[in-house]
Amino acid sequence: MGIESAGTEQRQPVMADVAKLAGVSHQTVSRVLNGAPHVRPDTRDRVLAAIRELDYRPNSAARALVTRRSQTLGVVSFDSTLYGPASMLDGIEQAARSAGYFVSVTSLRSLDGRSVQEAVDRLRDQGVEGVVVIAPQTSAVSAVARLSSSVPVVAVGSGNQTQVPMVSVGNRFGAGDATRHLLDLGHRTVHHVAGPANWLESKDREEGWRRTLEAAGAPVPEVERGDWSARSGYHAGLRIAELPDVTAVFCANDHMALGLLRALNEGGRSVPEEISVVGFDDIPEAAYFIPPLTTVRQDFGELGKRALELLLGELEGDARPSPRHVRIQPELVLRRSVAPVVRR
Amino acid sequence: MGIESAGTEQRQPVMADVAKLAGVSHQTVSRVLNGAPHVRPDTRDRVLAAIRELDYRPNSAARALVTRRSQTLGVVSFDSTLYGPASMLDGIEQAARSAGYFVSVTSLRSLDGRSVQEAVDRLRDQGVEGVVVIAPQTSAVSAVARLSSSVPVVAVGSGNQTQVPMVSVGNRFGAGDATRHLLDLGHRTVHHVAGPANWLESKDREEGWRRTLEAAGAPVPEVERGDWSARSGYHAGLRIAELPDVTAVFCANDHMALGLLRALNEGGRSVPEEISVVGFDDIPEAAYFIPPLTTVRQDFGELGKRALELLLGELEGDARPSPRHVRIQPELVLRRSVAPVVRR
DNA sequence: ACGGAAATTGTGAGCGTTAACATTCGAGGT
DNA sequence: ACCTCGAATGTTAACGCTCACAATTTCCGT
Repeated sequence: MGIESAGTEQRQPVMADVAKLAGVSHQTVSRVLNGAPHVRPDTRDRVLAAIRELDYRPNSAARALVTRRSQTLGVVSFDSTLYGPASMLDGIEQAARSAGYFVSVTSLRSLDGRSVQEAVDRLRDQGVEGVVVIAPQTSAVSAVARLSSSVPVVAVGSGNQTQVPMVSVGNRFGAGDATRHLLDLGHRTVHHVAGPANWLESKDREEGWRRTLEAAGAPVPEVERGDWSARSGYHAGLRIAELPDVTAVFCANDHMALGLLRALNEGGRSVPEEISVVGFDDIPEAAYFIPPLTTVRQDFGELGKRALELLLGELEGDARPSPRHVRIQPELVLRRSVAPVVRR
Repeated sequence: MGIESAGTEQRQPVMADVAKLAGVSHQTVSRVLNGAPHVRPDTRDRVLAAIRELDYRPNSAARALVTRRSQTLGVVSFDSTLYGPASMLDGIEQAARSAGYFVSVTSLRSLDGRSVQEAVDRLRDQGVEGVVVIAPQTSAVSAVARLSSSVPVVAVGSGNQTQVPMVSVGNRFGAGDATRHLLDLGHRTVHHVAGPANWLESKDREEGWRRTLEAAGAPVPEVERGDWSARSGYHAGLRIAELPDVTAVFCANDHMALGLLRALNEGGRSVPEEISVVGFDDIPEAAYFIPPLTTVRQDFGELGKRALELLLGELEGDARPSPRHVRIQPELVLRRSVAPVVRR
């Protein structure tokens, strides 16, 4: 009560109302709204004034109906609670907004083919002009690949699918870099705490690690597998702390590295003096772990932005030559969790 | 090439096409689509078959135009890269989806009045039926309060605004709880690392802390102020580590607590033996800090969900009696970063 | 002052749905 | 067999906008 609109509950003004007030045709109103040429300045001003006076807002549904463009893009993401997806989503949204698009989000709990298909269908039924799928899991990527959709879809992930335009991170490269750095410091080999087996990120990082060890002729220890969470890293760490000859561990992400550090700390294994640890992602907190974590930085925001640019290319570019695959290379960030091995 | 649709680039089928194929009027198609009564079962089946055969999809813009409902809700959030906003967003999206709504997101960089107003306007111009504003800053809340908007808006934050329906967390309560717990353990007083001054969360947590100290007759030390980041917590920690008589610190969030722990560790002050530390939020990683962090848990996902329910109430409930303010109480989670003080 | 092109404005027809009302069909009662 | 009434279906008119084209003006050069 009080502020509530009091009886003046007229219907929203429409273009015709503006036209009448400005003394022009509705088409002229449409013209000034869309910045069409051939409108005399004073006419334009009159229309603009009428618009302001009535506080007129164009009806987007009507516009979408006739133009067949919704100004909306869809994003299907997986657990956008995680830092990576959340940041990508953020990057996508920023880029979309500055390109004049709205973003409609669907965050999946499970990333099997059916869910992805369903989500994309739902989005397309709503009328989105294109979709970005944040598809980190193997199943999702193949689902996207065989997506029978009439709207353009791009994926952001790490695979090598060529069916679908995609932006990906050089996970193998980054993991190799990290591993090599540890070997160069004199470590005989490097242990690995991997992510879930069905994530492409996991697979690629593990492969980068493995190949680097093999190339260096280093033994390849058994992999510990986590689920990205600090909790799983902790449990992996408990197991690793049991092994007597570990001097270096590469974790597939920073959160697991956090758990690992905790487990090593509890096990009385000092980092980096006894054991060096490297993570992946460079989340903002990584620099404040105990000790500060050496990790492989990837810029999720940039990733999202690039994905959106790719989608816009598909969308607006009638010309085909827009690149179908963008790759972003991560970068090793050195901090105190890594040290040269001391030969005993 | 290959999978691409080959020449069969007919226009999308519309309701009339389905009607013709099924041998009924378009209105009957509309009826089965909307589950209207008085459709003979075999007619319905025929229509359904036609729909399937043509792979017909209703045009949402046309529907929105005539029904004046877009099935879409808007969310304006602040830096959805942070754990809190991201989780709320996630909760909102889940709840919205299961209620049959789409979610259109706008993530702001700055939360001044103008930005919020702009974001809400943009969303409403797009035709959203309601908006959730994740408005943690003072400026945002007042902006929301004086939002001249024709769409229902609910806020999720921590203020006591009554203008706008809102769901909030008992920040004062949680902070008080944490502080009292420390006092009960024998600490003479509790230091505080606060969040940014213009955030309501900061204000409320600080106030909860201060009042509890005052009520206990404990001295109120000067506040250290951070910006929620681990980095700022670290710097606050460096300063605190200088103070000789600190035995307990309450951080306004877990990330700053992480930085604080690092600084104390570097300064050779052991936690919890010399100094007890409590955080706020209970992010998933908090249990894996060194040492595991005692903190005040708030369920962001639930928060988002409740906000959405509130919005739906505003939206669909023609009855006014839907509550205008939902409050969620956080809960103290005890972990090893806290210990009784040892009298010297 | 006149023809014609360019600039400016208006008119009418959809876009694909749903809402409102009209029509037809079929069964039961007398 | 006739009338009534509800069930089932069809018809027509919006919804608010843009597009295509028509109509009107204006501005030049000659």
